[in-house]
Amino acid sequence: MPTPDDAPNVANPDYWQFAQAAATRISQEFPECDVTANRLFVTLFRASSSVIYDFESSIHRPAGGTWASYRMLFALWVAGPLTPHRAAELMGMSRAAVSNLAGNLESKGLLVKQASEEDGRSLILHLTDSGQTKIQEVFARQNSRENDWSQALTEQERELLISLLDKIMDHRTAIGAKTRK
Amino acid sequence: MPTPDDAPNVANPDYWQFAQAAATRISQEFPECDVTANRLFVTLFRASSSVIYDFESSIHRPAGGTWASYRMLFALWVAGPLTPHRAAELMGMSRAAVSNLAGNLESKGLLVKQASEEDGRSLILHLTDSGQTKIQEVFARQNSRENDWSQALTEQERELLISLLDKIMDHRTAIGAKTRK
DNA sequence: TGGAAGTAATAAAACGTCTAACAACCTGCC
DNA sequence: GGCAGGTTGTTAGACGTTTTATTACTTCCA
Repeated sequence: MPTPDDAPNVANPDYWQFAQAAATRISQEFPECDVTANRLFVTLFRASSSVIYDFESSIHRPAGGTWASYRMLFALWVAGPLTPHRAAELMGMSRAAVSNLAGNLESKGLLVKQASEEDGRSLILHLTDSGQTKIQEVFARQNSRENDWSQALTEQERELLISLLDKIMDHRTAIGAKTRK
Repeated sequence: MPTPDDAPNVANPDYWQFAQAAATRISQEFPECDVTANRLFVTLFRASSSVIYDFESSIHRPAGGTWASYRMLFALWVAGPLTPHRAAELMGMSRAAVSNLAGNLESKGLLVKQASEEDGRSLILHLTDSGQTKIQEVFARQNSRENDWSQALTEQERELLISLLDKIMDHRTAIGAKTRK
């Protein structure tokens, strides 16, 4: 007898039902575990990666870029020229990742590395004119897609979601969460 | 004159303040854009990657695994033996990624690939005893860390956050979001 | 019965990320 | 001045992911 369409079939869940199915399954096997916490973070990761996947595949890949390259150009656009070190801090990635990414964007002519005059070890990453144009074009499309997604929520719910996520992040230091660097 | 400690310095934000700084900056340059939507998704991605980074670096790498390997073992533990195709669906990754990941886990003796009897093209992925033991150990630590993070919110807020994320995901089809496969 | 079309897993190439180790450079202290 | 120890960007090696192509098998239909 088939499961009705509106009742998630826990025995055979689809991608999004998986978080709920996992909660059901682990609470049977591991009664003392924190089922809500598990479901919360499974849901957070899946929401985040689903949205990123949509952005990357519908906007950035067709424009010849990637999610990572968008993030780098966006950071430089918003914050102005940055050292690789500072860019890594702002984007939450390792200096090695920035070095790699900056190399790729440089080879596409979207940014240039300029030697620092103050510190012989350091560089400054600048958007080129082409990079500037590119990020403005791509951001317009990205933001329009962000708007599409955000229609799922009321204005009040959007603010609420942001504040809940902020609240989790404010808790980072209290639990000694590992961070890059 | 220095910025007081409790006032985010928008000109020189840290990682977490970046979302707010970006919102301020783009609304100057791009007045017609949807600032809240941008801040919402920047915040979502950063919260998600910060938490994953903590999980991976404090739990999974020290245990000799990765975030991806945890996800695969968890899926097999929760759902039982799966074809690679079905595993890809449940984990939201491509079949190629599953093939690669399963190869690595097989070489560590955590799972085995068994030929399907019904379909000569297909396989079935099974946890080994060693894989079963491993996921139970690692899940206990993962869930404990999930609990630490979730202390940032009240029980009511946790349910609220889950339901807001669910609401966004329910909106996927309405906006024709790209999904894997 | 055969052939066309579809599906399963894998391989290849490109990219992104991490950690660890490196060379170049800076700073501070003797 | 000169050396110790820290910082900066980079490289190497490992892993994960994506898209595209390939090979093997299945299904369907004439």
